[in-house]
Amino acid sequence: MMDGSRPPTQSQAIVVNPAQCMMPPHSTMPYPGVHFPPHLVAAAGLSNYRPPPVPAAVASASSTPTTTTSSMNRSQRCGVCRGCQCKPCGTCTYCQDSPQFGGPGVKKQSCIERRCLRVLENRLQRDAPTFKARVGCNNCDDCRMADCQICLVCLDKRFFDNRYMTGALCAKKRCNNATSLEIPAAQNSNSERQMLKRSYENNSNYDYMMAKRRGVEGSSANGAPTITHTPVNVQMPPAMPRVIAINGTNGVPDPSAYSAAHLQSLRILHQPQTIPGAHQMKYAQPSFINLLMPMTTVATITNGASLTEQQSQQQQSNGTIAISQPQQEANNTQTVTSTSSIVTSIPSMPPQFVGLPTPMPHPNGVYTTFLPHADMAAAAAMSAAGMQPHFAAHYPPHKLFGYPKYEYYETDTMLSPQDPFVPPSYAPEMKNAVVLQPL
DNA sequence: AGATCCGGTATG
DNA sequence: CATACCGGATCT
Repeated sequence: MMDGSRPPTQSQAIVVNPAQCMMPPHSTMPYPGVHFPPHLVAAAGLSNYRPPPVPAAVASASSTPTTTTSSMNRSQRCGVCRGCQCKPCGTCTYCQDSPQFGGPGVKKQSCIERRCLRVLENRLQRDAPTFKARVGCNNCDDCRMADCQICLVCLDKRFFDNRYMTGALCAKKRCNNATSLEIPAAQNSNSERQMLKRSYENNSNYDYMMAKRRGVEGSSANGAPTITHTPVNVQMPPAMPRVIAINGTNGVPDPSAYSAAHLQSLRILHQPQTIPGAHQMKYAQPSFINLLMPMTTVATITNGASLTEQQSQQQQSNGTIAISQPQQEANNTQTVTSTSSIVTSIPSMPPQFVGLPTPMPHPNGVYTTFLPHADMAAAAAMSAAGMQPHFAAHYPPHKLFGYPKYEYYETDTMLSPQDPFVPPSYAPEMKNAVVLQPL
């Protein structure tokens, strides 16, 4: 069973509460039948771990996509996404079915919290072309409703920037005036090769990263990486800073909004050298993004984030945060010993803001509408109505401060007193709520 | 042999 | 159309 510990790596030793879904929390196989990529295994000190075969989709990327094998249709878990790294919730219908939790094992599906994003992406690639996508009228009540966040369209929107179903209406909406939407094959990029090419251009896609790890032999004429099975030394991308918004409601920096526990979790998360693959967490857990604040001040939190009053003042005065050595926190099973407590401040940057109010679900059932940055009139109206205005932030595509754009913005409030990376359904208020539907 | 769970099919 | 079921691939 899980012992909650991992071997120390390099300069740091981390003990993570296994109940907080972050890393595969043990020393042999985290979950039987679940497989982790070599870089994760190496980092966790699992030297006797034998990796699974090359995922068919990646392995076949350099060959013609028409090749058919029995394993090609089967999606392999990536092992690094949040879903793969979550433990079974034990409460969903599939957990209850599983013999692991005393069930009969007839449904034979994975926990709803453990859905692999890579498998989801495979499914999108495969199903989007035949999906009965619709475009809403944008005028009816249904269209004005918040997206369900659980249908294929919403999942595409949440995790893949609408890449596969651009323009499609949330499948749960029953707009009477909706028109069918033809999704061109090119847009869906159901060719793995094209996927890889685009990933190569963006330098941020999981498939590309995994392909690169497996060995890239130059590029083909069209720019797509050529994948081979010969291991070569590949220069890994630099550790990505975790960029968080530290602004208060009116753009005033408000680090006190972060509780110690929150910072603790940030500290755990921001260790790409300890958690290889963490930089691939472009798949935000939208449930944790209930607010996107104007990010006129942005800072990276490095190891051992912990704000003091003095740092808070410093940060408010010049837009940077000084971060001290972590302090041991009572009543917390996480401990961090870090040799690094450096502040890396990123210069303030005028953010760009999108104009589309995008409702996002709040785990408590409260929906938040994001206002365009400049729409202060709307914000004032909301304030007058006793509502809290929120603003949506948007960055230039693909790059943020020279780094690939990653979409794990932080919020200025915690949704739950627990570690924010505990799956939403673990939160007390979500006890009886369904967070993700079976795909 | 046993466990996990994807993906196709049956069912209501 | 959503859900349940289950064959079988892929692992230990």
